[in-house]
Amino acid sequence: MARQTPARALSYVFTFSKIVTMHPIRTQIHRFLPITDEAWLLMEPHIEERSLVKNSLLVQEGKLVRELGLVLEGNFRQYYTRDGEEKTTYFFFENHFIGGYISCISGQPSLLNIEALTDARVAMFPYAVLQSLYNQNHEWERFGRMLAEYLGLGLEERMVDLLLLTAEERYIKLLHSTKVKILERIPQHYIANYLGITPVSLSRIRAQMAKKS
Amino acid sequence: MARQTPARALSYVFTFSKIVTMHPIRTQIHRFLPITDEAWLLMEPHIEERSLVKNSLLVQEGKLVRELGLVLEGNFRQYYTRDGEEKTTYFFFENHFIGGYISCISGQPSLLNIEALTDARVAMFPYAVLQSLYNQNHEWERFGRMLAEYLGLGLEERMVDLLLLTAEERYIKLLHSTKVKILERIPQHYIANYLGITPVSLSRIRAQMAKKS
DNA sequence: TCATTTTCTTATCATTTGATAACGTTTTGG
DNA sequence: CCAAAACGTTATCAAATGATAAGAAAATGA
Repeated sequence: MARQTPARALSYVFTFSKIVTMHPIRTQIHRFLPITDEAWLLMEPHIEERSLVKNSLLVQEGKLVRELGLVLEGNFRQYYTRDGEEKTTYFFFENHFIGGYISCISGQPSLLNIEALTDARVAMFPYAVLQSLYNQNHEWERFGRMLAEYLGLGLEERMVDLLLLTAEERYIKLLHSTKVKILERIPQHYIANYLGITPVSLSRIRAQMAKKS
Repeated sequence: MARQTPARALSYVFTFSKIVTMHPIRTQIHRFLPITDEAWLLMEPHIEERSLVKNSLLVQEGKLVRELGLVLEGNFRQYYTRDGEEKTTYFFFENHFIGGYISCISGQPSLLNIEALTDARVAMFPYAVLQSLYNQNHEWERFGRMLAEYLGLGLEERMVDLLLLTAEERYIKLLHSTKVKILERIPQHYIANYLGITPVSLSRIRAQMAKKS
């Protein structure tokens, strides 16, 4: 019995060390469901880290997207081009899954661009690999379902907010949300796009709110 | 050889008869992926048909949703209550999957209501059954992923339209879409809600469009 | 059938939003 | 460090939208 104590301690250290050094992608996957080492090892060899300089594109309009991944460092914005103008519709931060998910699952060329707002690092894997994991492994398929469901929940809430709330209400909600990180260091006109209004209009809303308080 | 002809013909008739009598839920599932008889038989015993009279609620605000299903007959609208007003955000027709999908996957009480706009019939099954099928059967899990992905694609497009298009553009797009069925026999103020504008505003847009052409 | 309710349109007025431009500030990139 | 670009605010005017009310048309239900 006495010999078990050190063994347990060692095991604990080992486990702990595994947790703190766990690959960031696996950490995020575990937010949905814990996957086994075996399942993880099917994915790990295909992950490739990449650095992007500020203003470069991770996903480009018109091109079929072939990979997904995770933001390791930096901020990104997603935008559509319309009437020659860029309209920002989403932001990605550290530990967000990123990539042209829609292009991947629809198999159609991307309608949107994803641009690095800062110098950034990402960890990407081919979507074909994920698809193959879906096919060969129930556990991965489950992750795929949960990821899609999670993204759907976010989209539904966003859509309802656009339908039901005023621009000011959406801005206030953003200020109180965990996404308040969006506000840090990100140009305000991108946030205005995200809220569905013009930068001038957002400026007015802010001025009004300042007057009230 | 001569004897094979009738046999083939019989087989054809049998197959054809199987197709035309296939359960509507299975038919819709097959739009995503063909499931085996074996997988289907795990679901079929739990399906229950139900009739609803006009204006009755299939899903009620504040209640946890425990089942999903398919519209067999009739039209439904989904609405949120805000400031004492009902805001219609979606419609369901024959062969649409229906139910408080969001409440099911989030495990939270529904924020929305689903109301029969006509006398209607639905085929429902417990979400717990689907969850259990997800767990025990890879094929069903795959269906779950594809369903979630499909719903996500629709939500993304709707969100982008709300952000990028004007109310008139959204209305024109609706007129040209396959969802034009929405326009038939559905009160226009519900459609206005769906577009994110007031009924009065939609009426103006229609008047302007009529003037132009 | 007929009265009631719902629906749609139109008009009016107030409010919000967009478009544009000007201006000062901040950030960026040599 | 400095010039250029990007950014945020404000003002002005036009356009779109919302709120409300009134009235006509259509649908509903007894």
